[in-house]
Amino acid sequence: MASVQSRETTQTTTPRNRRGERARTIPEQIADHLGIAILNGEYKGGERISEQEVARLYASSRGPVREAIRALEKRGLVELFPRRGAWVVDITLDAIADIFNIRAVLLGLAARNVAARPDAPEAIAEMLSHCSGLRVQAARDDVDPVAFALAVGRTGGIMYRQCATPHLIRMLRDQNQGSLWGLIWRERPLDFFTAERRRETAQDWSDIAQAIAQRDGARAERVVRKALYDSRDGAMATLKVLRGETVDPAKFIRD
Amino acid sequence: MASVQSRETTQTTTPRNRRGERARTIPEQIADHLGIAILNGEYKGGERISEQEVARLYASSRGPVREAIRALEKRGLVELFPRRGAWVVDITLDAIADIFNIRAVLLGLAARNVAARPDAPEAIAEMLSHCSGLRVQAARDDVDPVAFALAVGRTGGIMYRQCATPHLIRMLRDQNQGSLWGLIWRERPLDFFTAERRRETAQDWSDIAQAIAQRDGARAERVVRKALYDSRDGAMATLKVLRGETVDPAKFIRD
DNA sequence: CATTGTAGAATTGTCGACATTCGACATTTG
DNA sequence: CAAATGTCGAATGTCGACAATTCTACAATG
Repeated sequence: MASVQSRETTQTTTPRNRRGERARTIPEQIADHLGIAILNGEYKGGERISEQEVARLYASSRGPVREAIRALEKRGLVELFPRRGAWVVDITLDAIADIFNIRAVLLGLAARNVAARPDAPEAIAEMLSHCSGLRVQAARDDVDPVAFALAVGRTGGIMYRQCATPHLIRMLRDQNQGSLWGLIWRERPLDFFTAERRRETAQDWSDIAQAIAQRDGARAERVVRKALYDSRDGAMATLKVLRGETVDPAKFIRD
Repeated sequence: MASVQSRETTQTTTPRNRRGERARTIPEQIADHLGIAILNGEYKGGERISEQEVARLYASSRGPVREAIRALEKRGLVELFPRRGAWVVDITLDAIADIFNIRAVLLGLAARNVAARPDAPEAIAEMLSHCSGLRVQAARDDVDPVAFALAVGRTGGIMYRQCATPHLIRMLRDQNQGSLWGLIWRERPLDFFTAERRRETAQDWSDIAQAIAQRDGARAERVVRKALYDSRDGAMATLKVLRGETVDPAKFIRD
């Protein structure tokens, strides 16, 4: 189990991590694998994570595991107490709703920043093309929700990578890979099950692209938020059925 | 130099880290000290940080230093490249403006969440009382900008600690201590130099508290953003004089 | 002259061992 | 009997050493 590429499997073809392209380090692999395990519920909320046990599990030592656990804390999946260890946070429906709300305001700010930049014509062109692709996908009735979610994510990525605010880009990118948001969005979509929702979302993103093209930052932000809030509500409805929990109505922010 | 409490200075009075209160670990101390050094410009942007050198400097070993450097990456002060090391990011005026903008949307979301919670009467009372204190301070003409900034920060803290979204609270708290925002706000205020700005800010926060008391989340968010944008512009004006740089006009988002 | 290839040096990644701390349980004391 | 104290086991924190990679300089070649 736990197929992390160990040290001694030194292949003749080196992993080709050329300048700039981040190599896939062992702590990263452990963090990803452990993170998905947490998100899959293999570790219950409140459970303690032992460094030694994880090290044994991945045939590694405690050093890389420590680093991986620190990374999971950064992603918000475990809580760390000095000299006491790491505990798995429990993923409530409220927390998931919060993630959507946070994503909404951050992505909204990114949209605003892109709209305020006069020097991003090729990004706008790329967005518009992606959005028409999105609409084409949405027009069909037999689209895989996972694939559609990925396409939507890519569209957002094209946008926020152009916002010229490194901090914000980093936050959004970190959220994408490995955190709660990443799982919700990529590995287990909770929305886009109906053709109507897919059409609606495709239309939203087209509106966003258009608003950016017209330099209307306020409108772009508004539509981004609306799109995310809609997805949040779709996800909440799904989860409510799946898990039978109730959600704090205060989380359902609008406009 | 670098007065980090080393391991061998085992005092007879143990640091009394009782249950829940986080102890001050050595990596944390190193990260804080190094972070402030970076923010003070003792490390130039683009400069490489050597683990061994830092370990020597703090009379520690490379393990804790590695952890400290990872923490600095989380705070956005260094950039990490696997197997290549850590580089200091350069702190441009654009980046500082970005931090204000990000803070504005996150704090705005927190305000909204507080306003949406019906069960926070004592927090609202505390906020209102703090805000009247703020107005009293602002009424005087000889207030220390640093003290005023701290008071404003406390008011915001009272608010967002009540927003009942752990992820958001964590993000805002982390930002407060040690990151770029923390320094800007606490150690080297860049706004609140004029009595007018202080009065304006005190009024803004009173408005925010009132909007929350009236459950008007949208208005609370609007005023939070306005307050932060005003501070951003004040800070930018100060920094433009101090450093003689220009700022990307696209950063000056409004409303 | 520019480019490529190759050593050597420096740095990061990993590992096992030891020191220290925390929590649980047993014991003692009022 | 309750509360405080002492002891013990297990986990985290720290350290030094080794392995692997990357960087730098320099030489060889077209």
